[in-house]
Amino acid sequence: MNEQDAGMRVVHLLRAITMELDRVGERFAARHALHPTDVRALICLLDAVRTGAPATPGVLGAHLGLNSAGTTAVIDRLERLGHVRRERDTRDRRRVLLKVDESAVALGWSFFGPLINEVVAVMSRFDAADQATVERFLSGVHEAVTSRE
Amino acid sequence: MNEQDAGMRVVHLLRAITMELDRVGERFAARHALHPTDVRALICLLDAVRTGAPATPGVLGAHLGLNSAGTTAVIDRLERLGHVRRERDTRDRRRVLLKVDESAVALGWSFFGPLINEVVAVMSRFDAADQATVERFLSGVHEAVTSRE
DNA sequence: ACAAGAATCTCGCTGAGCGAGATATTGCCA
DNA sequence: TGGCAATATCTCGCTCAGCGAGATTCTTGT
Repeated sequence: MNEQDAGMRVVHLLRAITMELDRVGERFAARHALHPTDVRALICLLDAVRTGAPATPGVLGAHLGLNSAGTTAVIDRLERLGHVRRERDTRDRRRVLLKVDESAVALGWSFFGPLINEVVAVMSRFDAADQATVERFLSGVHEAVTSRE
Repeated sequence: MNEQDAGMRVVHLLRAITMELDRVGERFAARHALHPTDVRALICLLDAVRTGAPATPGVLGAHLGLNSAGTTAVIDRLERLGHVRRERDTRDRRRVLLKVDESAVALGWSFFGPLINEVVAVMSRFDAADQATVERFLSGVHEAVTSRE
């Protein structure tokens, strides 16, 4: 049980959690007549709302790894469902600003709420110092994985 | 900074890591002329090899959430690339056993190797007790997320 | 034997996402 | 100021992953 083994086991755990969260997202998508990509788009848009960053098709498409045609299609679907609406930017009239509807925020919470509750429940089994350890570890993994080519 | 907040931050970290690992998988897929689904299939097949469980189209399709037609298509693609081959089960001749080729195992390692290294590197910044804490936490999350409807 | 059921495959179709190019707008620079 | 390259978004036509329905092959209980 050396540290190499622990790394291995943790990788497998992270992978298993990742796959399971993907499945949760897919089930959520199916239950709300959304595609997995639409869920990812919704999450991205809600992040933009949280951080106050302006959401545009260009930013969204870059985040999702779609080209402009695919991005237009995603936004069309979300707009048809009433989750976002397009508004021309008055400053730069080439750009379109994506306004997120209240229904999308509610939808987001119905997705994340239960997950947050479960993770809070698991966290509550640890004392403050261990919670901090977990957070530092996940931050480290996040940075490591984000800064890959 | 109460425990609710910590849970929230950890959920966001897990989500961010999940999304980033998805992107890693997608980049890996693109670089090897695979579809994201094919990568998931490959991982599932390698798991079967590791655990010694027999891999069949039925099991694979169930894991991937595909119907039988889609499953056949995935296996066709992997077989065309030489990563698996079909073999009739001699015991139950309705079944097909999926034999994983050496090239697929190598491919799997080229995917997981770097990830394992990075996680091991992050883990090495923690002492044994904290590593155990991380592992316990991830196990808890895994269980919680797995046992959802 | 034969019917019911199980595992896999075939066929035709829908639709997500791509490449290429059209359109509208801005900003740089002579 | 006028023209041109760059930027943001959208349209069109196509490919192919995955679906539903049903065909095929084999097993098992009676």
